[in-house]
Amino acid sequence: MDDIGQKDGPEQRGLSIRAARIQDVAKLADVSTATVSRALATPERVSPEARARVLEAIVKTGYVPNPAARTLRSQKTYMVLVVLPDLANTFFSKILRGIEETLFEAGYGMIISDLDGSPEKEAHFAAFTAAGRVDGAILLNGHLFGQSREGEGQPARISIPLVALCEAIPGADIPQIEIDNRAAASRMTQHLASLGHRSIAYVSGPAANILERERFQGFKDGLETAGLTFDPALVLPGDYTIEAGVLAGQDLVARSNRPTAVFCTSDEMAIGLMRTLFSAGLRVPDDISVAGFDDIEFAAVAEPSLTTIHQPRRELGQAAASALIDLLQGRPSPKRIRLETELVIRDSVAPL
Amino acid sequence: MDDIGQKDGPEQRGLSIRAARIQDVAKLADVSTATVSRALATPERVSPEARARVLEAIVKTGYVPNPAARTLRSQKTYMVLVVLPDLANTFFSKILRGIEETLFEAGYGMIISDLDGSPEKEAHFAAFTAAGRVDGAILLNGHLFGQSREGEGQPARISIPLVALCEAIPGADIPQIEIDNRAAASRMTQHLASLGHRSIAYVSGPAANILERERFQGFKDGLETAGLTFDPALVLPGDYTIEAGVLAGQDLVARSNRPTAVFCTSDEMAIGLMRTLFSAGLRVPDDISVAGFDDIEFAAVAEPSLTTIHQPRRELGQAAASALIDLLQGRPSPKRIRLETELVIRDSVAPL
DNA sequence: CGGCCCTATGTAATCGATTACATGAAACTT
DNA sequence: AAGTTTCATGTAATCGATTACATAGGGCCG
Repeated sequence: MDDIGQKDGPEQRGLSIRAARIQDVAKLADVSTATVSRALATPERVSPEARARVLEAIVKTGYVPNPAARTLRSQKTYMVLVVLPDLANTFFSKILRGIEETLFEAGYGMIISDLDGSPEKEAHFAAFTAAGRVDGAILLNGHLFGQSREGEGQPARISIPLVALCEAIPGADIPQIEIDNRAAASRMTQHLASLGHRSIAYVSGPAANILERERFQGFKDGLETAGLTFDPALVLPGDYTIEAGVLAGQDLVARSNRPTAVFCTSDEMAIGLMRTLFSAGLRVPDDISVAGFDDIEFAAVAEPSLTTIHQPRRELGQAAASALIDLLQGRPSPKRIRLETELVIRDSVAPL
Repeated sequence: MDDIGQKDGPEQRGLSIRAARIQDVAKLADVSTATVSRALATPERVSPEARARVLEAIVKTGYVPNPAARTLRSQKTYMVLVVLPDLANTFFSKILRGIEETLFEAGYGMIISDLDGSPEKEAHFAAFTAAGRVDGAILLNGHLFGQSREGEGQPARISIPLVALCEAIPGADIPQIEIDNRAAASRMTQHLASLGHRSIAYVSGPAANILERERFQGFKDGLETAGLTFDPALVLPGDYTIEAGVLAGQDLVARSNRPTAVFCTSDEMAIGLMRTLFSAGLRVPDDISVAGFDDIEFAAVAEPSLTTIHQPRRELGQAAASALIDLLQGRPSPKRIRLETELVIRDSVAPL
């Protein structure tokens, strides 16, 4: 016998209050536990009288089904894992909110994993999914994980439904929710060119990043469409952070023949870059035009306000969550969703 | 018999790969399941030979303990709930990261609940904790929940370890991790006064908010210390968002005798407010000084860069997580931790 | 050398809900 | 009227790990 008593109603436990179990409800409603379970899961299969008694007993006892027991038996956790590279990044938080909203409405909880560039954490979360702690996952990090250990025997890898958000995962046969980064970047580039800019710098994301590759491609497309030639010297390395923008700005300031416009592939970089330009006494957009990407909240209130590409972040999160829920509930799920972006014209870009 | 086979090794299941169970490991290592369990939980109570065989079998099978089964038996979830009012708010994301880091290191996962001002969600998450889905919770929302239903019978409310972060919860006997809002606000106010400002506006947080009450108190303290009289007309309502700052700015711009300095109780409001001032042709800090609170990333790169109060956000998250882990593991936990803030002097505030 | 204790291990109860199968009564069918 | 179907419900197996208790062997003491 264990140290914890059982078979008593919760009220008999004296000091240590224990949650009501399905048995307590069954006893109170004078039915079997099976009937209680059915009254909740498939009400139409229970007589109205029994159902009423059960519901009353549930209210009386304050019964809430034990999720661990339920999961153990039914193999469903009603939990979703969200994997992202950096929780502290402004860009993600509104996406998360969209995800959370939609999951919540469907009765799912959200577990967050901030990878933080650590392979160790990645391995941990691979095990996490394998252990059946979540029913599915939304990946914002641009690659699958758990591809590791192939050593001894059968790694017993379990595959759960996955959805890729923002960063498409090449070769993975899972729903991809994204924007058309290439087209958006091309559009911005053409916008700059249409205002007379011939020398346009590009502040990139991390080279390995899919987003970066697409946007870079779009940048080159845009140049070509505008009849401009691509100049590798005008590509500045970045990683989407404010600091990267600051550094790129220092690079620009130090140059003798500066470009007349800079296309930053994130708003954070654009804001950091403008900061450096101001400190060096340059004015935006009079001396140099600056464009961003993402349309985060601060873009509209930056000084000058930032011309950028608007991404529907909340909707992206919602769409990803919906797609995953479809998968989890056995419904057909869209293979690829591309949400519309928008060119938002503000004050940081001016005609040459 | 159920529809799912059992008692076979996972490799016999053909197409649908199933995770290895403790039984599979036991069979392979030629020991009982109890020994496997002990080899993991209390290695010193298992002979070195058996332990070695078990570990080998675990590697071979890729065994990961089933969390649902473990939770069901041991009543521990190794999950922590983080409750916050708004996930999309920049201020929280770095705190979250601090929490996540610390929880992760201790082997805990993090479930996030964005309350979004919805009582419905609050009730849901109260049930969540009651159902034993998490071992503890960190509250960033300034109040306890689940205080609701007191109606029929015994509501069977379970109390789990809690920690309050940032927003102290009056009357709750739980660890509180925070900064000294009152002292910090007083300090900023005195700073403004020391530069010669006599007419200082205050942009508040939500009136019901504890943070707001403390900061407001601090603001009045600061005025008093500086020998200035408090003028209710100089208090502008806000809610910590960019938009609130924009609105407060409009109010200020419309006034005939404007204050010479504005103390915003969040950086987001300060940035929104500066935006409005610029649009109206006012210059910061030449025409009006603006101070913020929080020191979010954008404060340093705003134009002009923002004088503000630095909050150690990551450390706040870490401290809260540590305190909760202490509680969960039965160690004594500090009742109240106050982390140091810092007055960060930048360019948005100038002498009169 | 018999009794005692300690160590290593196994057996099986247990956590709480779900659900396959069994049962019995009522409602149809021919 | 006998047989069949349907419906409501109960019984008990099951999910997978933990752990109280039982047991067996070895070492030690008097």
